[in-house]
Amino acid sequence: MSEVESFFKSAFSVDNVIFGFDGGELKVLLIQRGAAPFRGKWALPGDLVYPNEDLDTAAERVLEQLTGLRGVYLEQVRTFGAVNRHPLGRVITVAYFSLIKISDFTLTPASFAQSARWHTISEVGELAFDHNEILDICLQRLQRKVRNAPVGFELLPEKFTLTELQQLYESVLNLPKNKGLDKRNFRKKILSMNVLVECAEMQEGVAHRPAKLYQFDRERYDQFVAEGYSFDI
Amino acid sequence: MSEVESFFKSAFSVDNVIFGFDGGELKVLLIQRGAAPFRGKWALPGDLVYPNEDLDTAAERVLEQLTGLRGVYLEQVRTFGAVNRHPLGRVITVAYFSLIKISDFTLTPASFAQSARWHTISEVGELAFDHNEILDICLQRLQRKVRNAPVGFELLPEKFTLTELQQLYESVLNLPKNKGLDKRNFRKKILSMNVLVECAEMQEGVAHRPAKLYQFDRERYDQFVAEGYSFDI
DNA sequence: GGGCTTATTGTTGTTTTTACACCAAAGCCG
DNA sequence: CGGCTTTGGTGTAAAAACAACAATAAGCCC
Repeated sequence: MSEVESFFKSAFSVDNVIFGFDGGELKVLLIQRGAAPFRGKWALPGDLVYPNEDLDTAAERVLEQLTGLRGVYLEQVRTFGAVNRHPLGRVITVAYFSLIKISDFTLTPASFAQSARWHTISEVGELAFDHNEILDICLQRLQRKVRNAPVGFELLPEKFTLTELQQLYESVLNLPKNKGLDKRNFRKKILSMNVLVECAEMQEGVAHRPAKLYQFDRERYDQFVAEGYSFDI
Repeated sequence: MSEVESFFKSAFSVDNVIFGFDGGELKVLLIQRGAAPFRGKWALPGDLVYPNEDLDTAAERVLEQLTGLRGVYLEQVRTFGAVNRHPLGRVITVAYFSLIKISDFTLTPASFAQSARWHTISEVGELAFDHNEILDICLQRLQRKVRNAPVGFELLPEKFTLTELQQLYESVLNLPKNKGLDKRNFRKKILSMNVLVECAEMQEGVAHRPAKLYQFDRERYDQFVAEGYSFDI
């Protein structure tokens, strides 16, 4: 144990809260620990930061190893450094959250090896380390962020319906379905921002009137930002 | 140098952006470095985190050593960990900002030894390390925070006038004086929140009509928060 | 008392937000 | 094919919030 202790005398890691959206529900990707400590417990994916690696790079690496995805939305949230947060020594961890289009997700060998699985937020049980706290803080951050930056789109497919977008907001903000946000007002508001463009295509394969598909227009958004506009829902 | 290098092989520090408000201006407390690297340059006060010390505790310690103050507003902002941000090795630093009532500030031996001095934000020159970036990010955070949480009061004396409060907002948000915020509307808004109580006393020693003094009522604010209210200016 | 300086207060027009209900379009099923 | 079911799509009116704006009050100083 003393060898382990000395290895861990002073280390830093990153932990990544990977959010996805599927079936109208916000999800988080967890792994099941295969080694002590907390063997068998669910945990946030994370790793020690390499000596020559920037923090953001480490977070991207953790994400890519697990999902195969690069260039997705990633944001540093907070650093957790309580003296005893890691049972084997002093490890401070920098928490990130990332937003992925869950449809792009496929099991990588690493995710298979680590028994990665999506968990609905409300069904997350007791996690390893202080990961419940980290998840909580990251969720709060997402809830704030989704309201004043156009990051919600990162969780949806390229083309989406307004109903899907509304469900996303209701799910992330934990509002009662079709009760928290008024459908007409939501659509008015989001469309009045002029950052969505209507696609030519329609929704297909649904047993009811098909919805129009929309896309987020980042260029136009960037231009509005440059003109002083700020996204706000 | 290799000894220094090995000492610094993997270390973490805290840096503290200490904000104050005086003479209608937002200020930041900087120290002048007495040792290499960046000897003679102005820098944010900071220190390595002790092995048995929580991050917040380290930030509080840095603050107390410099100002003698305890229990002031302190918030973690972000961690900076670029591989080459420190010329002597890998040091990742957790940035905090704190808000102090500048009138409470007195030079401690440590602050004297480190030539601590208040700098008006706009007059801050080139700082050591990546401290300009850190200051910038912390200022942005303060600008956001001051608008949706009652933290502005932390920078003012216990009792203050509404004009002082307005000047604080204009200064923090970098708005043109008496141009950015309409006096009547500002007063209406802040008073309608019902978190300020009028003191019996009035301003004294001014060569004009004395203003009423107000105090922030934290209890009432906490109660409103519990009822779902959210501060917003 | 007159002049100087900052404090204090209300109204109106405009914009934004909220609340609310019905018809449309597709698949399904008989 | 016709009706049923399901979700998509839309407008208006009342209320609230916001923005613009200026005249009087209270103290010091001389």
